[in-house]
Amino acid sequence: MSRVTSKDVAQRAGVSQSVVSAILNNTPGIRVSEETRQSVLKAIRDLNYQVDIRARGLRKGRTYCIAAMGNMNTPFFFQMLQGAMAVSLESGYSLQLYGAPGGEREPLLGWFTQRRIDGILTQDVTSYHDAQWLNTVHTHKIPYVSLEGYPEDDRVSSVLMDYAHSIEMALDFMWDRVPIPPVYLEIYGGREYKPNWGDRQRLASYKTWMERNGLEPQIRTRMDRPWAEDQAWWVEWLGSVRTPISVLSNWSRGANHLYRAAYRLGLRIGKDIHVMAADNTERVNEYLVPVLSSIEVPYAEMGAKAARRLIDMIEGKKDLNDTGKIWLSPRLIEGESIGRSFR
Amino acid sequence: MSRVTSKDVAQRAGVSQSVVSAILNNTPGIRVSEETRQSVLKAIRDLNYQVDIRARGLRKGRTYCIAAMGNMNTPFFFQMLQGAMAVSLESGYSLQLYGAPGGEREPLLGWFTQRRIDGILTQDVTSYHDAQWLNTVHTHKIPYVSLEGYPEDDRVSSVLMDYAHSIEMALDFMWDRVPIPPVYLEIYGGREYKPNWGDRQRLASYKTWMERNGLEPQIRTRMDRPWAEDQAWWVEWLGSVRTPISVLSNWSRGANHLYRAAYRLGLRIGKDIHVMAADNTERVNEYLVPVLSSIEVPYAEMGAKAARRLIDMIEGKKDLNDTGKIWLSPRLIEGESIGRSFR
DNA sequence: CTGTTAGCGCATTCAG
DNA sequence: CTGAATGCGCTAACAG
Repeated sequence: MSRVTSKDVAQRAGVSQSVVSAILNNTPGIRVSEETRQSVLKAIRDLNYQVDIRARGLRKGRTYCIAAMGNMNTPFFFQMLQGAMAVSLESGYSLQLYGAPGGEREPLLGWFTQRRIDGILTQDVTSYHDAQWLNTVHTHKIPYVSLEGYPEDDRVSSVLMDYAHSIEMALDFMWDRVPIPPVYLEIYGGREYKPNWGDRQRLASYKTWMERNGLEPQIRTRMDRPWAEDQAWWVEWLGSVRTPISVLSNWSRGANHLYRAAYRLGLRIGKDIHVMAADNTERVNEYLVPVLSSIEVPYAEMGAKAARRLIDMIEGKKDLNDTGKIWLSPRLIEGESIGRSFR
Repeated sequence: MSRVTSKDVAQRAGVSQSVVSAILNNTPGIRVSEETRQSVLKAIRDLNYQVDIRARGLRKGRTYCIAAMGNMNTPFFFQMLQGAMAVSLESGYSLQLYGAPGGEREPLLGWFTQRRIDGILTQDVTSYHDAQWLNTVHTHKIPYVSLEGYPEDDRVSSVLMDYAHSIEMALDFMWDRVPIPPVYLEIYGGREYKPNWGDRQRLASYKTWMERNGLEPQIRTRMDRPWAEDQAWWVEWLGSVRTPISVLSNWSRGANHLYRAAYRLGLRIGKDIHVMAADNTERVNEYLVPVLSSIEVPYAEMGAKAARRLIDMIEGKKDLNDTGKIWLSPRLIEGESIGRSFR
């Protein structure tokens, strides 16, 4: 491990430490003769000197480090990290991972204060809203940005996707390809049906779109269960329906179940069953046969935007209380699960 | 932000800083009266004091921080992070992410020295071997562990999977289910066929297994191309083969292509085409219809083992030059793509 | 304009 | 057994 300090550099260049520091940080209102400047730079090169960011941080009251918290079991957390990583790298920040085992916020605070992290980024579930955490953030004046959380609370900076728009995009696409009134398939997690903010946005958007096109909304709601447990229901439903049918599933898992049921029944996806997913959270759509068309939440881009905003807050370019929302648009992925027919 | 220091605690408890420090670290060979000890602990609670790990690190020459580098575009990097995160969390280390855009090692060194990171973990491709990086690691005496890299170089600690064994497991499973001599399908990346260490391990294992069972090895080798470009070849091959056929693909992508070709030809996976993948790198196998059977590389577990080893090296429990390999076994995931027939 | 000094928060000496 | 002093590497405020 390199043990070269600014003192060593100063000594070698025949100047004092402060000069080295000033040159490195090009401190405003300082003038060093070109000669000494060059000799210092040379010494730095010769000794292969690297500043110790910890020590700098200790002095400046900063860490140049942000923490990203999320659920380590969901692949979209990684997507977000991808975007956040790129931004923090180019801004000179390091990204610390914090994968809470159970998703509790409390330990994160301890982590934050002990490491003196400069700011926090969390990947939340849509409609996440924890008042206590919010309170903590405010009392500690922690620079904080949430991904997909606090959609209806303006006291938090969050990066959100326009779910309503995503549904419109999907329906427009489907309707253009297949002149069959789309059925909305809504899968939900948990024991009981408790639609969150994103769910409500999507459902409302579906209804609006259908009305605008003079069509009757058709909604099927079903709890998310493993295929093995629930296959009977799916096979029965799909077997009893008049094909061809066109389905928009709020979650790709629903579409996946349709694939399985169709396989059982000998029906063809993209011909007998036209189906589209309103997300690509599990990142498997392009591997399905045939490729599942979907609307993708741009997680990486969201992570990037969130990191950018966070760093702006940390560096004072953005006031901590100036907590607007950042909206992103969905992306349409065109597969083969929606066929083509001419009206 | 909490600005409570050990000085504040000392003041409140009516003792000096050193006592606080001693109690916190229970410094060996120190004896504090139970009374003062309790009052210090109380002061810590009252003030909600949290040690500043940076400052501690500055003093002790440690950061309590390890860096994980990998390719941010591959999902198995995330798998590895999952395991590494859990271990570092419980050991009091923080995990810094380093997603090199192009995968270059050089910037990582600068990062390492500037942040004074305690150790490095890299997710490498099988058979990765960069002599220059190795040299850097040694001259800087960096605690370092590679995942899947340097399989044949004992000067590096690496965590590896037993590929030979994985192929045996797969073939045993297939042969038990379907009495058709398995064809080995080898997909390769890059312009030309250049099998790496893992590839060679697998292929050799296939040949050995076939010979042991008195069967003739049948190998198909094909460059990895997008489906759209290469579908003609796949459809033609599968169309010309005598079904039922049993195929073991070194990479799940090959199996995925077979699914597509079968779909085109109206053949059934698990009946006309029995297929198995020797990996689950893209983590899509369970979503395919029907579920693709495979051998899974336990990336999370590997990440955990690697982090454990790294921390042992950092803390001196393991000598830096004592660089053995850590071997892990594959895991069999039983899907439906291999049917069942009785001999 | 340069060079000296103090201090960020801690752990570890060395005196008392 | 306890308290004051030193220094980790750096930057900011200060004196020359």
